Formats: sequence, structure tokens, C-alpha cells
Amino acid sequence: MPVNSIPLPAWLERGMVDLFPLGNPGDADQQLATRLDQVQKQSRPLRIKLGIDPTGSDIHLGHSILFRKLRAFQDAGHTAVLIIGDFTARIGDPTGKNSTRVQLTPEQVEVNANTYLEQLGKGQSPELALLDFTTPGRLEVRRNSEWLADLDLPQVIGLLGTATVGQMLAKEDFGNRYGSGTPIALHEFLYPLLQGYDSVAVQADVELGGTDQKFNVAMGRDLQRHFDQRPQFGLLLPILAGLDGIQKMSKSLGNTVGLNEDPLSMYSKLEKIPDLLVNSYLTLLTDLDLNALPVNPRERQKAMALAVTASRHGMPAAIAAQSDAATLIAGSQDLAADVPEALLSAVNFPAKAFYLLSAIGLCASSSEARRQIKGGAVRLDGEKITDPNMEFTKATLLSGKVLQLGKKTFRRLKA
RNA sequence: GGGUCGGUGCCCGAGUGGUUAAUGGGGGCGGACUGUAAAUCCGCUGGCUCUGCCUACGUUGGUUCAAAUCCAACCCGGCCCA
Repeated sequence: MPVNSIPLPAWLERGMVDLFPLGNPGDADQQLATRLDQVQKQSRPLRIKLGIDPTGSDIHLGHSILFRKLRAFQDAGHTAVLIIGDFTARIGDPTGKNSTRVQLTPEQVEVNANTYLEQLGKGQSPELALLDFTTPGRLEVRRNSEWLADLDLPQVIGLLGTATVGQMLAKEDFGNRYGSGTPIALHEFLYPLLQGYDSVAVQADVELGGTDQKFNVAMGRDLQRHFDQRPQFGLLLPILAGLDGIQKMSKSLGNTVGLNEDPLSMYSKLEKIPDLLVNSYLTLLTDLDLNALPVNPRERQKAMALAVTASRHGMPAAIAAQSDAATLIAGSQDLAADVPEALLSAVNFPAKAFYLLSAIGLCASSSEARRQIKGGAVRLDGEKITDPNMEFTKATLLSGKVLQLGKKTFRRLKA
């Protein structure tokens, strides 16, 4: 760090793992802190780019750490430029993939994009919304088809000419795939270039990304330089580990907490993440002061689960979820208000126990239901069911009772 | 285009004519223990309102009493050559 450097604000530094270029003492312009300071004085906001890939439909906590940082920039007076990669989604980001992605249709992409915006808080109350949609000048939502769809072949060739095969293969994912003989389709090389070109198109001053995006963000800088723009800063945040504590949070790995999840399931999941993750979740998903929290791991974890749930659903709902979670674990399901209901209208009576489980969706298949029952995992109003063929003659006999799978999955049956 | 190797269940990976729904590992789920954690131990892990039936080893067709295993064509991929 240069002696005369201005420190970065705490809101910006929290959770940050990489910032480039770091700048050198003689080149004030190359330091983000200096830029922020200048900008403050001239009241000209920076343009903060964040690209999202509308390939799925659910936003989870892993995504939200980037949005939280983007929101922090908004709150500091800067302009969030949210780029929906509707065009690049048709290629699919090869990052972290060990195989070629399935290409999406424009229709799928559009549906996903709209779902994303809703989850980010479009039309919601500003306190619970992830991004500031209401203050004028704080948010720009763009689709990269705006500029990418009209590139002609000479322009594309021009873009391709800015990078070499060696550079592409230096990217870890491509390198691994190439090394292990896994196919790489040529169009995948276009992805980093196109998403880098996004930075040129929106004249980004800063790009946010996960650490796995370093290559892409750096590509944006190269292209901006190529197009005679001042290269953006890259600000990288960690990849949030998923509930398993090992792999990154990702829908396809089934280790996510979705932003759309109800308070109880959100709280319950967070309350049981591996200990090692608790501090990173606190840092990345809350604004809490880590030094002010309980040292006891259990209490600390509860505080984290409560805060994260509250950030999405509000404190009252989070507190209710915490108390329901405790009640459920204690085994007295009847007291909990928020046990999800399961409608018995989908069940044909008379119904055997295993069929009931699969018919209301508590088990994925009736074979699985049989196994779970045999494994002693199923209870009805707290009483263990041991015979998969136990028969229930009509719905009214079951209505109001709580069916339980394992320790943490409950359904209140309703006729 | 030529040569060659390969495509097995969520993933990896055995199996090269017959108790094979298919060894093993990973992951996942469940049980015990616990802090609804970690570690450890145990069980389960294709589907079906299931004492039975159905579908599965890239695709299609063939040989056979019998095929993931043999044959043919095709599709897809790796590597080498052009």
C-alpha cells in the first residue's frame, strides 16, 4: 500500500478478496479510493457493472453477496448498471463448467430475466429489496442483446483478434478441460470477449464479480483499453460456500438457500450450516459486527441465521421462524404455526402410507417412500410409522395431522 | 476425410454371453450420537398404490433359450494423421 493512499471505505472493503489494479503511488488515477474521493467531490457517480446470467430462475444467497455490494455502491450514491446477459446466456458462461453448456432459447432467457428482477426487489418495499429500484439515477438495467445482437462479422472478428488461444487456455476452466480432453466448443471462447465488451458498451468504472470471474473482468479491462476507454476496476468477492460447506452454493448442487424461500426453511437451513461457514456468512450476508457477536458457536450461528432471514423477510418474520424452528426440533409440531400444508386432494383414498408420502410430494417416489418408512424416518403426529402398507381409509382421518420425514421436514395434512 | 480408443445408474468407475437392477468409491437420504454442527458408526440409494410387474448400460436393428457383454449401421466425444 502506498503511503499517501486514501483508505477504502469499510462498506466497500467488507468481504472483498481482490481489487485490481491496486495502483501505484505515482498514478493516483489507478486507485479506486482516489477515484471514489474525486467522484464524491464532483458529485459524478461511478458506474458499477454487474452482469447476471439469466440461465436459472432462482436467486440464492450465493448470488446475493454481489447484489449486496452493488447495493452498497448505490447507497453511496453511485449508479448500478445491472446487465442481464440475455445474449451471452445463449452461449453459457463456461466458467466453472467441465462441459459445454446447453444453450437456452431467447424465450427461456426472457422469463428468467423477469423472475430475477422480481427477486431483486422490483416493486417491493425498499427496505427488503436487494437493490434500490426507486431512487432516481441509482439503477440502470440493461440487456446485452442491445449491443451484442447487432455486432456484424467484421466486428466479431475484431473482438476475436484481441485475444489469443494461449490466453484462453490460460483460463483455468478452459485449461482443465483442454488438458483432460473434455470438449470445448469454439463459441465458448466468445463468452469472455462478449461479456468483456459489455464493459465497453456501458462504460463501466468498476465491475463486480466473484473470484471465478477474474478472467472475464480482466478481459473487460483489456477491451476497454482496446476501445480507448479508461479501464474499469475489478472488485472481486468470494464465492459463497453452499450448505454442504465444501462446494460453492449452486442450484445444480442442491446446496442453496433461495431468496424466495419462506422464513422457516431459510432459517432452518442457515441454522445448521457447518461451523466453518458461519463467519463467512456473517461477513458476506450481514452487516453485523463480528466482534459484537456471541463466541459460542451455536449462539453465533443462530444470530447469523436470524440476521440473514431478517434481511429478506423482516425481523418479525425472522423471530417467528426462529421460534418455530426451535419448537419443531423439540418435537411438538402442533405448536408451530408455519408448518407448510399439504393438500390431500391429490391423494386417492384408501391410501397406503408409502403412497401418501409420494402423493403429497414429501418423497420423490413411492419406492423412496417405502424405503424411508422402513428406515424409520416417517412419523405421523410424532408417532413412528413402521409399515409402508399401513392403510388410511379417508382424508378426514388425516386432516390436521402433521406428517414428518426425518428430523426437519414437516407437512400439515389438509383435506 | 483416415486411423485408433471410448460412450454404464446423480457423478466417477468395475463388469466383456446366464442368480446382473448391474462390484466399488463419491455424493445424497435416513438412523444412532450431538449443538438440527463436525467427526464416527449403521442402513438405504431405478420406477410402479409392490407378495408381483415395468424400464434400464449412446441410438436402432440383428445373432442367441439367454446380451451391458457378440454382430451391423448410425450418433456423439478424445487422441494421432491429413
